[in-house]
Formats: sequence, C-alpha cells, structure tokens
Amino acid sequence: MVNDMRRLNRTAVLTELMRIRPASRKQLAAASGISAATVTRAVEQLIAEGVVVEASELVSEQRGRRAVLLDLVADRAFVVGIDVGASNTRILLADLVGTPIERRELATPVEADAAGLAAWLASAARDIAGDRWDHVAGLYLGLPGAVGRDGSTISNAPNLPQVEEPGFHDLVRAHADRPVRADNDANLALLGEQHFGAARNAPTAVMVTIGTGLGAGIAIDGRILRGAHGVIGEFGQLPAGPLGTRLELMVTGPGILRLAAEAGVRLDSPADLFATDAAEPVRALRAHFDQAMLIVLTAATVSCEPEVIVLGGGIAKSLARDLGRYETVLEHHLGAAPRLTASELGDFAGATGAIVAALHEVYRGIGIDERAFGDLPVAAEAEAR
Amino acid sequence: MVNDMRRLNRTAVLTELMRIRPASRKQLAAASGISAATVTRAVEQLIAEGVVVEASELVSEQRGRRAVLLDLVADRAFVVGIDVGASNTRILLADLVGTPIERRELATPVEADAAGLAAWLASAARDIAGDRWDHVAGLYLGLPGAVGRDGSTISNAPNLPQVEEPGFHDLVRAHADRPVRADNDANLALLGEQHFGAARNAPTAVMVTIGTGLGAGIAIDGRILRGAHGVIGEFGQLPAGPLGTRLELMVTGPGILRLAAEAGVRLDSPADLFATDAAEPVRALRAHFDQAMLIVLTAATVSCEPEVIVLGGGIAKSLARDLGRYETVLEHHLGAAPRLTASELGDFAGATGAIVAALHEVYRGIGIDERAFGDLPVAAEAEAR
DNA sequence: GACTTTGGTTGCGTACTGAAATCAAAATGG
DNA sequence: CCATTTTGATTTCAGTACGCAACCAAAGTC
Repeated sequence: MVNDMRRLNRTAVLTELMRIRPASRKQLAAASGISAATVTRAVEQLIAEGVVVEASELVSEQRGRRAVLLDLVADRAFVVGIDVGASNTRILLADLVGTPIERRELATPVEADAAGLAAWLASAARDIAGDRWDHVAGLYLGLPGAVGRDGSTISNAPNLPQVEEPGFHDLVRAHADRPVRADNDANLALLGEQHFGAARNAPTAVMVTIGTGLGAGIAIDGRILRGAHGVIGEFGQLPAGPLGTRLELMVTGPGILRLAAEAGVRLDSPADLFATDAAEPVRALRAHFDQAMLIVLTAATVSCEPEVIVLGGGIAKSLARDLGRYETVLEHHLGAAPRLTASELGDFAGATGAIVAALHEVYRGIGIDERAFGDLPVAAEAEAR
Repeated sequence: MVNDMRRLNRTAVLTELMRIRPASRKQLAAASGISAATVTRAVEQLIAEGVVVEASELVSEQRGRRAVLLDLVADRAFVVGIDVGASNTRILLADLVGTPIERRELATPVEADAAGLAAWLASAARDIAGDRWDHVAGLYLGLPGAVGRDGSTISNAPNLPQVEEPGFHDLVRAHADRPVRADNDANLALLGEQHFGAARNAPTAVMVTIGTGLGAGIAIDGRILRGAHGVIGEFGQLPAGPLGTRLELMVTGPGILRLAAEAGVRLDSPADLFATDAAEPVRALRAHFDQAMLIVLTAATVSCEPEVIVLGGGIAKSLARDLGRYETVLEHHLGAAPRLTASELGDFAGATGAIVAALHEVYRGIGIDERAFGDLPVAAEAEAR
C-alpha cells in the first residue's frame, strides 16, 4: 500500500493527459488537482517508461517561459482491429492514440476451417502491420456471434461456424503470437460509433445493425453491456405481427424477400421495399416493416433509454429518410425518444470499434483508469486525420 | 492529495467492515491488504468519529489474546423508506445496518393535494420513528412515476398526480426537515429484492411489477438503471398481439378485465384468468396473456441478460406455477434464459428498497466506497431478524 | 539590459505507511 | 502456580512521497 500514492498519481496524470492531449505539466497539475511538483515527478517517470514524450513547445503570444507540451508516444504501440464478417473482413491498423494508419477490406475465406481461418486472420494482421508488427500490442476480433465475457469463448455464430470451434481463439493467438481478444461485432460497431461516429458524446447508446441478420449493441454510461450467453441485444427474437413471427424474419434482408414472396410481391432486392414510388402491395409490406422496426426501437429505448440509437447495416441505409418519422412515433408512444441516426462509419464501424476495444486493453496495460475510457477523446484525433 | 492515503485507508477498512461485520482489526487487515498498524490507526479514527464501536470479544476455544470485534454503531442513524402507492403506503424504519425496526401500512390520502400529501408523509415518517426521529438521517420515497436522476423531479405519475407538483419534493423535505430523495417504485422494489429478497446475489436483475400497471426496474452489475425521462422498463409500451395493442393493456388487471369483457367472457377478478379449471373461452384469453408475458420477459432478457427476473405485483401472485413453463419457452427461443421467480418481499418490496437506497445515501455520507454497495451483505442481517 | 511573467524544478518539513519490536491477554503444561 | 506459548493489538522507527515555497529557466516588455 505504500507505493499506492505514487501509482495513483501516475494514473491520474496519465489519464488527464489522455483527456487533454497534448498538455503541459502545468495544465496537468491544474486539471488533476495534483501539485506541480508531483506532476513533474510523475511525468519524469512516464518519460523514463517511454510512455510519454516532450513534444513541441506551445507557441503563444504571451510573455513568459513557453510551456513544454507532453504527449503520448503514439508509435509506441499499434493495434489491429479485425471485423470478421460472413462475407467480408475489414481490417484496421491504428497507433496508440487511435489514428488509423491502414485499412483493408478482404473477402473472408469462408471455405476455410477453423485452423485455416485463424491462420489467415493472423497473416492478414501481420500483413497490414508490415514492419510495425513488432510494435503491435494485440489483435481484437469482431465476430458475428456471441462472445463470452472473457473475450475468447464463442458461440452461436451460424453465419461463420468456424469461429465456434473451441480452439479457434487459441489458434489465432498462436499464429499471431500476440494477445487476441474478441467481441460480438454489433458491440464493437457501437463502440466504434461512440468514439468516432454517430454516437459521439453519447455514453448511453444503442446500435442496431440490420443486414442479413439483426444484432444490437447496448452501451450504458460508456460501458458495453456483455452477457454470459450473448443474448443481449437480440431484439430480433421478439415476436411481432399478427402471426407472432420473430422480428428478425421481418426486417432483415432475407426476411423481407421471403415475406414479399409469400405475399406474392416481386422484389429484386430488399432495397426495393423502400422505394418512394412503390406500388400498393409493396406499401403494405412496408407498413409491416415499419411496425416491426418500431418494436425494435421501442424495445431498445425502454431497455436503457439511450441518448441515441444508431442504425447500421445494409437495410439501414435505405431508412435514412424515415428516421424522423420513427422518432416522432416513438416520442408519441413513450413521451420521450432517443435521437435516431444512421451509422457514420458504415462497413468499418466494427473494425473501428475493434481498434477502440484493443486500445482500451493497451490503456489498461499502461495504467489508465478504466473509468476514464468513456472520456478519452480519441475521436477528435481520428476525425482530423 | 496529501490527505488521500489516510482517507483511502479509512474507506477501505470501513468498507471491509461492512462486508464482514463484525470483524476484528486483524481480520480487517487481512481482508483489506492494509497493514495491521494502519488498520489500528484507522479504526481509532472511526471510533472517535462514532461510526464504529468495539463490540463483544470474540469467544473462541483457541489460546491467545481474544480478538476485539468491531461493529458499526447501528443506532447511530436510522432511515425511513416510504413506498407511496396509489392506494396504500408502506413505511419502514430501519437502522444503519438495515435491520427493520418498524413497519406500517396506511391508506394513501389520495384526496389530499400536493401540500397535504407531503405533510402527511412527513408526519407518518415522524410517527414511525418516534423518539428515534432525531437520529433519522433521511427519507427515501418510492413513487409511482418517473423520477429524474436527481431524485427530486417527478413526472408521469397518472395514478398519483399530486407528486408531480414541482414543489412536492421540497415540501416533504421542509416538513420532515431531513434530506429526502425519491425514485421510481419499480426501481426500489428491485433494489429491495436484490438485497433482501428473490434477487439476492444477482447484481444483474430485472423486476417486473404487474398490477394496475406494468413497471419494471433494471439493475446491471448492482446499479439501478436510471434514465432522464423515466422510460426505462416501460415494456408495457411494446405493441403485441394481432391488433398491436400495447402490452400494458393486456397483462395488467384492468387490461385483463377489459379484454375479457370485449371477448364476451365474464371474469369477476383478474385472478380468475389463471384458474386451472377455466372454461374454454377463458383459456383462449389466457393464451393471449401468456404470449404477452413472453414478450415482456423476452424484452427484459435481451435488454440486459439478467440472472433473474423477479415478478411482483398482484397479477404475479397468480403466475407462480407458470414460471417454469415461461422459463422453458424463453430458453427455447433465446438459447439461454434467466431464472424466473416471484417476489419474496411482496407488498413491502418497494419500501424495503427505499430503505436500501436511503442506506446507500448514508453510507456514501460516511465514506464507504460506492462500488462496494453491491457487496454489502445487509441481506444476511435482516433475514435473521 | 533590468523587469515582468510564466513554466518547471528543487529543497525541506510534514504526514503517513509497513515491518518489526513490543505489549496485552488469553490457554497450556509441567 | 508460574513460565511458556499463542494470538491480537499497539508502538517504534525508518522510509517514502507529498505539497509548499523558494528557486531556476526562458520568454517578452520597456
């Protein structure tokens, strides 16, 4: 316990530096409430550890000595975020402060078995990192399935069954020779949108992804909700409509096509459902879709009262102009409604979130207070890229 | 920052003492990882503050000096929890460690205006406290409406509109001359069940209360979810059934009677719906009810994957023997299901939760780590009463 | 070039901790 | 019945880290 004070102050200074990056010693002292002397000593230690450097001096028109700006050593560590989709895999490489450096989009080798997929993922990560590989601190995978709290056991991934193989996680880790963690892709997409996208400054938010399936991530006070069995966000399992059909079968791409076929309506693609000049039978289908969507949105709203609900996935793109209408109905039903908005990061939301999650692991490792993760404005940085 | 170490250790010792109450200095040192010397000094301070006392010595058959057991000064402070229902008001008085001392059940003066109700509540609190009133640290109100995060602004309380009056909270505080806080009654009922009832040891839990209305409280990792507008847990707003009726109108007492009347079935009371020897038309109604219940339960499950869902309120009493069936269906739909169980605290769940919430305020005041509130086994104590 | 202003560092007294020695209070056993 | 053992609590003491304040450093101002 005797060393605690020192560690506490180190953490406080480092955390504050992340928040107001870059910053001078004086700023850090003021922001953290720690005396200037102690900040000097803490910074000294952080510099010795190689976590922090003295960057350029602050140029100002004031008189007096110029403040020395401190910053994290951005290239001290890199992280790889991989969103492994059922058809495409998106990969991002970012540095310690979240600046994206490389992005790739590859076809997922769906025919490969668990071992093959694991090897492919590891080599893709090595590939995107190039000669920075030595500094890659870890990989984070977004997977289309339920991932246990530990970030390694995977279940219920019908669209990519390989990853359910018990040894899959270990295989990736062995091939990459790096720490590997995983999470549900919807969770990561939300995390991405919260830091870099449509849910900025919304610690409590929901992201609903509608494509070939329906998934949702829920974040409360900046923390992603994770359950033991991955049923969180499975709003698609709610029954809806006259026949009690599962919502999932009504709002997803395949579901729309199937319902249309059953109703004797011909749709070339799910997007046709949202055409403004649609014919009457399509309109009726559309009404059913809207009803189903409202159930999803209502369920999401009453489950945590998010500040914003982000809609992602293929179907969501067609919904942009209906969000205002949905909002109005929600407001009318519930008395209060979250802001509805389309995903800003699109296909790369998951990979971006994987980067964020990976960075959080790194930050944990260098001793940043976990409770501050929500405040870290990595966003501003990456936006400016 | 220089005083931090001392306060930190004081907090750690006090928190540990709450967990393993009563305990010797040595136990506290071992449990908290703080050196015995420091524990001695911290305890010295706590005793001087009047927060802790040396209780009886630990009698053991070992040789050696006997450990002096320390305990909180239970009668240092009392709290009053009041569950203000639309018809009945339940009041509890408890001491600092959560031992219930008095309980009352009174008819709510529904005709009174805001000022009258406030005065009545304050005098009821004074009354139950008796000569302990001087030591009452605060009041906590459970209200049938949406309560803002601050615990004072109240809205959307159709069944007890007086409490929506802007000055209501201040009036109670003025009459009681004590800190007063409020929360939604469903939230408090859940808090009560988590500490003393059916959701013991379930930091993530949902409580659904079905009576004249439908309300739900959600707790995640020991923290009650609170929204700005009180729509959290409003699962009753979900549409269900062929006509898209709001669930609230299908599973609550009045709703059941109305639906029965519409279907031309005569029910004397909502409970008749659950008779095992019911006639065919009643059975059909019952099937609709079950469907609606399953939507509520599914929505609750996918919103946070609770370990347990507690069912409370009048209707829930009739459901006891169906919980297993519901569980099976949930499990089948979602692959995993929470435990379903009936409320253990019954009508007093809300008041009990108010006590817990009030105690948390007191604990915060004497410097116990908020993150430990979930671990405080106030439960064991009160059970033994 | 002295002065002012601002940022960072160093010296010093204070406060608090943990390890170990010591004191306290019980049972044991010859 | 008293020395011994055992266990719990306290005190002593050395060490660490803090904040304050004095001091150094580096810039602009007059």
